[in-house]
Amino acid sequence: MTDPATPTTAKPLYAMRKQPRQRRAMVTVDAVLEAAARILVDTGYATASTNRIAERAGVSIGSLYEYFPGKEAIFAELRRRQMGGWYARLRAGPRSGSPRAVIRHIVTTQIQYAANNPELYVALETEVPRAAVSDVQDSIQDDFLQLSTAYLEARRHLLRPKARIEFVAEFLARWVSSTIHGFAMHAPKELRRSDLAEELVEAVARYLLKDA
Amino acid sequence: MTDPATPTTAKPLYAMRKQPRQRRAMVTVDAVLEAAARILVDTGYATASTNRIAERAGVSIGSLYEYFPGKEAIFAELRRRQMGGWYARLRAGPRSGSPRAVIRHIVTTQIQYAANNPELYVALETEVPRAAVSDVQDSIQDDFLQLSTAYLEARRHLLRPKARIEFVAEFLARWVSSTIHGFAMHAPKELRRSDLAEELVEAVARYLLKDA
DNA sequence: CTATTATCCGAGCGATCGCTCTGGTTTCTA
DNA sequence: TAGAAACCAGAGCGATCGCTCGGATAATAG
Repeated sequence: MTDPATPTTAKPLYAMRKQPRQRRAMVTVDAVLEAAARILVDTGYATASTNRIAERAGVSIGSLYEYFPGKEAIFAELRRRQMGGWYARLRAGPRSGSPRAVIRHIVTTQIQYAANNPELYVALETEVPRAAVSDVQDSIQDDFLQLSTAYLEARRHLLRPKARIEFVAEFLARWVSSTIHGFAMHAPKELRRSDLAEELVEAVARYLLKDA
Repeated sequence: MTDPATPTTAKPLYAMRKQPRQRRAMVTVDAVLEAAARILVDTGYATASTNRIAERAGVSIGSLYEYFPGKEAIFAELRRRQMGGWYARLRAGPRSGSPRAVIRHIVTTQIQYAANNPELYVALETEVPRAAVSDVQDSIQDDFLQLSTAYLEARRHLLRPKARIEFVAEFLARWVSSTIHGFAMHAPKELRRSDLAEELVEAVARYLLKDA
């Protein structure tokens, strides 16, 4: 009786079970997400059980499972919302300006995003298991890589001759986020200092561009 | 009966309970660490229960708790050994050579360290809760920061005029590791390519130094 | 050889986990 | 306004968790 198409209902996913249709349901979902975020930064991912999340959200455990198949899905959704908002703003920025302007836009957007809630930002990056979050992350990352590669290739005449575009895009994505990540972790207040942004812009520009 | 000095035996720590004295005990400890590492990369931190680790190590659960107070301590020790070896090699390198030579040493040392077992490297960085690992991490990071700041200040005449040393050291530590991290995750085989190292050296040099 | 210390074993405890299931309440639809 | 659909509640199941403890075995010291 081997199923031909093996419709073994597979196994849990990191997506939501269903979308809330009514207002109150949205409130419930939001409460769950916020409770999860707070528990995450307060006491860590390990302590964020579904029961505790539901309790802290003031929602019954049954309601939680109406919308989420498990705890990982909750954090996946949390991440999805965060990154989604950030990336939308990033893409809405300048696409044809000078390289420096584009770089500055990338840098400042991401800094704002991190400075908005540094603790949550760091916790999401360091404490939530990769698998639960990698789908969102990877797709955005790929998109950004493609975008920046195209941008750079069209402006090759502005780059320093030996720049290897194969690496450049990856470096870009990594450096900006990791630097911000580092400051968010060790010195969140620094994120507000505009000279951090400026220094970061400078660094990237010096790496990429032909002139000084 | 309030204790004056509140010697409430505090609570668990991330250190080992005791050091193995005999050979067989070292074998036991090593087996535990290796099993933990394998489970971590195979199925993730969440599945790495003490029972499973002990079973996979071919060691009884009682023996495990002779040396480790909990699962976090196991991964803390794992990290401690990894980073310790790496940082010892890093510090043993040139201290007075040209900046480029020093930069190259930093880059290649860390790349070797990551390439040695990319999966474990990434898993340790992304899946183990920060608290369990931050003590080792932070102390090494601080030491490196201090070291590189001193180095750079003594060579200020080689740096580009506007370089802000306050940021530079942090950037350095972050960039190198995050870039390697990124490649280890998405393209482990790239780590063997020497031009990755060269590009990374070039990038850092261009950011730091005065000449081209 | 004996006493002492170091090491190892594993049954099993209480607590907590993820999650389901049944049955009620509110909102929407026609 | 009645029936359907969406939503909420929470008791509690089986599984697993971290971890202890008492007692066996092996290495070391005297």
